Amino acid sequence: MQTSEPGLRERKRAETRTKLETAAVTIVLRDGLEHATLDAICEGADVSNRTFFNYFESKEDAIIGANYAHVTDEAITEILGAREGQDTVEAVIRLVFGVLNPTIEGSALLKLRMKVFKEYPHLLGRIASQFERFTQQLNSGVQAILKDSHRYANETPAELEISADAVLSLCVGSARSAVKEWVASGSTTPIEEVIQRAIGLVRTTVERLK
Amino acid sequence: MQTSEPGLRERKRAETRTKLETAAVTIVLRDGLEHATLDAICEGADVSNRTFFNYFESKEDAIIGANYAHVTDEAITEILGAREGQDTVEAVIRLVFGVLNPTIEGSALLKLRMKVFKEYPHLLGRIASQFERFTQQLNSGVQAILKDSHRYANETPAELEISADAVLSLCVGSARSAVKEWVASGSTTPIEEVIQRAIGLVRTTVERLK
DNA sequence: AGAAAGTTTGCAGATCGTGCAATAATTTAG
DNA sequence: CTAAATTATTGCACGATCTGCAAACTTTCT
Repeated sequence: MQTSEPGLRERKRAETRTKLETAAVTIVLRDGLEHATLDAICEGADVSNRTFFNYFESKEDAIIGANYAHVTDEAITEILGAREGQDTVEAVIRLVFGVLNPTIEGSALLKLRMKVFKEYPHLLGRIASQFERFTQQLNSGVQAILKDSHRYANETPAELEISADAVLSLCVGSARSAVKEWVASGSTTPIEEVIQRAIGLVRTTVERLK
Repeated sequence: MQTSEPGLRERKRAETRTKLETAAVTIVLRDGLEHATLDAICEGADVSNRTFFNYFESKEDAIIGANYAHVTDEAITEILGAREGQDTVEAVIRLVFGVLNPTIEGSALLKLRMKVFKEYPHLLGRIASQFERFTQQLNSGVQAILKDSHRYANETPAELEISADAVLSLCVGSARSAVKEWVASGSTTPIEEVIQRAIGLVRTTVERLK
């Protein structure tokens, strides 16, 4: 029946999650990545070691704020549904940012996390590899987008999957670059500008390689 | 003084490496990926647990046959030097396969390893994330290639790095797709065809997104 | 209030990976 | 050929991540 009440249980859960992410990021910034052990994070969040894994699949997930719960089939369907006026490139980029957003936008955590990315750039790469977990879902989404284009009309299902893969890797790479730039410049501009930058990157790449 | 003699020491080293890779792949195929523990692999190769890490940085490296020793600045320079007549796309793809080749070509191991990839497709994804380790070197290589094109002539160094990143991710993604296809079809055709397929993939992607 | 459902926690244990120092094998020099 | 130098192997101790399980606890529902 989908009430609007969050309920005590859910509120506590969200709070614990935030406490864990905050502790993780804080410790990384204060003591360095190598000192951000599981024990340290859990102690900082005042939560048992075991509980941590009720919230995250790995230590790194807490640091980079990976939130797979947000990437549902419904969420993807919604993004796919709201693309009147978008061409292929824009639609795919917005799909990609649909996965990325929970990590790069948010509360006070955002600024801290961006400092972490600035200090440990390889973690940005880890975000990209998060996409491997949703490869199948994202690929399907891209396929749906490509089907709107007459240029992909004659492809077999197998070809379409491959094509979607290629398009997706270009867009994920460009998105990562755009986010990297954004982080380097202090992550002050609104996210929409990052999205536009990513779209622009894809376009110039396509333009120049042609 | 660069003699052609391999020497007993080097021969033994190569042999041990092969034994480890063979054991890893064999056990995965025989018992399943989850049973291919470090202990099992080392026992299969008749080598101490500790010695394993004189050869590989991680367990997975042995399974997928990651060989970073082959990716040297000299090797990259050589690839970059031998590209008369190649356009941007072909040059970058060949650069990418320069990193990939040690994993997908080789001895009797190849067939076994391809069976592994067929059975555990996510490991193919892990290959792609190998590229993160060489991001800097590969990015520089791609920059060198892009500089040959007048279309990238007016970019600042920072822009060039970003552009190289975008091109690289498209090419890595296409290469992975081509290899995936190749694995799925039994990996019988020569590698040069896989390379051509990857080049073709990049070209049609660029063509269609324009 | 009491039953049902979900959450936290401790504990035991598998597994990966590293540093160190001793031992053994190979290569090199005298 | 022998002794010294270089390099490889090994065992051991250790820290760290992550999982399964069952008991205790909290929130929710009736």
